[in-house]
Amino acid sequence: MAQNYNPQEIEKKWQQKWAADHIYEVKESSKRPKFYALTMFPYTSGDLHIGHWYAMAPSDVYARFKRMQGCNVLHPMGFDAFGLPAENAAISRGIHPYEWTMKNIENMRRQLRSMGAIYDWNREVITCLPDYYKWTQWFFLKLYHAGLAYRAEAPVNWCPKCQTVLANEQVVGEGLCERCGTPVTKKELKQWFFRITKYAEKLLDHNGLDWPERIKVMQKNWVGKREGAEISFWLEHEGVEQKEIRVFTTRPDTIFGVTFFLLAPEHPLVSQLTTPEHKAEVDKYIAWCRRQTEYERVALGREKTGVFLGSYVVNPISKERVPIWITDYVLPTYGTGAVMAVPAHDERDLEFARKFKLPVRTVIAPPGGTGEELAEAYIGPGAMVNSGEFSGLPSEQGYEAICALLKKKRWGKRIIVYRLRDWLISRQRYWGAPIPMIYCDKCGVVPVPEEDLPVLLPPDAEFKPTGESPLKYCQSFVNTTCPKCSGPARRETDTMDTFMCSSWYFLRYTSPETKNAPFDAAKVKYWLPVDLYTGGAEHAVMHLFYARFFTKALKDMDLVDFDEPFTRLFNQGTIIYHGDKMSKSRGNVIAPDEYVAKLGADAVRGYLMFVGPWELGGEWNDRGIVGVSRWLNRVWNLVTADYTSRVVYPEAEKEFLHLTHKTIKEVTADLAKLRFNTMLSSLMEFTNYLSKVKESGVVSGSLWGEAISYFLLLLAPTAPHLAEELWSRTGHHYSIHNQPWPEYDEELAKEEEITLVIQVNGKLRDKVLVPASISEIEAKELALGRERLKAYIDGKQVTRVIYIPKRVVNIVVK
RNA sequence: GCCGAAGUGGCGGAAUGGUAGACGCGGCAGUCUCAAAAACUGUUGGGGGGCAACCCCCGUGUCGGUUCGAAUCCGACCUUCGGCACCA
Repeated sequence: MAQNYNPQEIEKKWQQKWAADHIYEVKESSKRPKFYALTMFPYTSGDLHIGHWYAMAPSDVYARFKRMQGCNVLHPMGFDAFGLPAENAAISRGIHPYEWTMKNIENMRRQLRSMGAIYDWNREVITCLPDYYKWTQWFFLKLYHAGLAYRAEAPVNWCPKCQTVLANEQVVGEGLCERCGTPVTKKELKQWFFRITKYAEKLLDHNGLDWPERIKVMQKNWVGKREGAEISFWLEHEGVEQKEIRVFTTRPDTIFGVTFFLLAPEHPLVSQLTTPEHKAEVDKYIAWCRRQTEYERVALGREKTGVFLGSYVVNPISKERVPIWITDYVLPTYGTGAVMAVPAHDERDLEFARKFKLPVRTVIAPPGGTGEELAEAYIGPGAMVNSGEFSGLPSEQGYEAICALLKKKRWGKRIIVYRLRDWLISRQRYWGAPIPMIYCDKCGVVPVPEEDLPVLLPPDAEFKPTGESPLKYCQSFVNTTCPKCSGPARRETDTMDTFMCSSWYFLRYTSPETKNAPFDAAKVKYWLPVDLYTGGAEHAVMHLFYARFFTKALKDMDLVDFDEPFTRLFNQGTIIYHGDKMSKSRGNVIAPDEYVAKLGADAVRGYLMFVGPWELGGEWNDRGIVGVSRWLNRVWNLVTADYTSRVVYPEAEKEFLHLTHKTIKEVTADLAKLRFNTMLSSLMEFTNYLSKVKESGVVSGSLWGEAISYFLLLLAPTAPHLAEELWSRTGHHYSIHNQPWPEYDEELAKEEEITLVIQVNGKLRDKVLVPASISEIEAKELALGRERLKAYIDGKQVTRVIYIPKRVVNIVVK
């Protein structure tokens, strides 16, 4: 044994050599099939913790596996660098967000290099640099010109004491400002939106996508498609210009059960519909609602509140006159902000009716019941009752009949509504890409011409919280000239949501050097869509949804030729520490660095894969990490020490070959399924077996050498440094990472002998080693003839004998 | 509340209708050593029996069901984690 395993030394050595030789540089070659393996890029919060490595190391292993399997693999890395934490760090430490971010990136890059991944650093993407955000702005303009961007008033979280806009995550507890504890209110601001709702139907379609079912379900719920009818109720209140008010309902068949009518407190007709004698009470209620934080308002299980406006609407079908109330459980943003209340068949409406002593009328009888005296709201289908000419119809037919009547009389129509709202991208923040828009008193809203991009973020802005967009106070930024009339004009001072930056970064990786376009179209055509995208499930609806929207919009603009960015999605589990997800903001991070320094990157990579199934994650502990480290040590000793063949047995060689090929088969299958933990078990088992063979010397030296080569190839994705070192020490040509993945021989991998389990009434009573080719008849005969079974069978009647090929004979006795 | 995932030795986990506990950690015993560490070897779910090779019983959150056979499938419940949440 020439030398002990010294991971620090060999890891550094090979990382330097790989970098110097550019072995992981990726070219668009046409000979090998392309494979785009993408890991969600990290946010530049400081340094990488174990949670990051958990996301990145196994995906690197997979990318390396595909590379050895003959694919031209793109496995890039970059940084999501704009966002609130940089600004917060800047405020609390007096350091510029740019400096803070770039320093973090430097550190993270160093940590990533120490992992020994195949990232091609020539393709690195950093979203906060002008050569990147120039194109983020360019996409904004594209969407604007395509009619997908518009400006509208929208509420923001507002702290009246700090005089500042707060992000949702800065609102803590029961709607309090995280800085000063003041209750947060809402403030209306004119902001930019993307018309993502235009794509609602397309975004519901996940056809052809190999994604986890639960992520698809989450996205479907996010879109929240509901079919129903829009119905106009008649207004007969004096002084109201509008003669109708529209509601959305999913249950037009319950229309005869409407006993009152509800509006959101924010509904535009509320003040007109309030009679003078109710005005004081209504105003008081609306003021109270406004004081309610979003948090309180949506909290479930709270008592229903509301007030009567003093006016009425008429049900167009039953012609019944019902009172109008306002309540905070009707949301202004969903449907029409108005609800026809059917207390007998809606739980919330029933609660409201009971609280305010409003009538309840059953109009759908549950199967087998009369429908009278319901203890709780009945929301299922049934026979219509108390419903005029429709009584007696099954509710499904009633639904159709009422819709037909509404259409005929023009009192309403079938519609589809979505829960999905347009994507608000304005942020009243400094550390983001400026929205490339100009406001001119003469010409109005004018987009920045493409040739004037990027709109640079001024380095000298006062980015501390001032009450509005920090850029507003930067005169050199705000004051500009109108691109149309050249007169004085003002720039938009809001910046873009960082989800905008991450909605197209996977395109930039293909060609980050491109100067005159966001990407090289030919290279995008070659690499996209992403073949495997891995990351945390917390991005199920926001990032993944926005990136899909972006891609579909780009397709419609003929900028790309595909409409789904990520063909296969895999979510690794979350690393928990002290009962919480590991994250910088929660202050419970464990750095990989000290483990790397002590045991080497290969051991840390291996351990993260070994702790359990990748999709499960789990509580972090380092109890088992020495196990992986010891195993790598054993591998080192096994391979570096000389092998001496003593007495060669053909039977032993046969078994040796069989186990070698069986291992190749298992490791290959596990990797393909991203089952890293069991892959490592197979490798460890094989190592244990090799140790035994080595001691006995029962196989020839050439066979031994061949098996060691195979083993090192199988080890290469997991422990790239160790495998490279041992590859070189066993006299092979550099580099192991350019070798093809080993193929197994199906015949050799096959089991020749199997353990046949013999059961009596399902209980294990005997085992016997038999040839794998045993027939059913032979197996049954063998089982029945076993001496050991006599005690269980004799004197009893055998009623059945069940044979499961290659596994079990079960003798059923009475 | 709804949706989804999970619950197996002292611990991480393996087995997805057919030998429960692979692999690893930890423990115990041993080898080496003046000693310790490291390394290596053996052993390790619980209970009972046998001088012994071994043998028997129990055991996968709880209760029930389906099946020749259930950790695995079905039903109810409990617990933990993730997501959504008054959506008319």
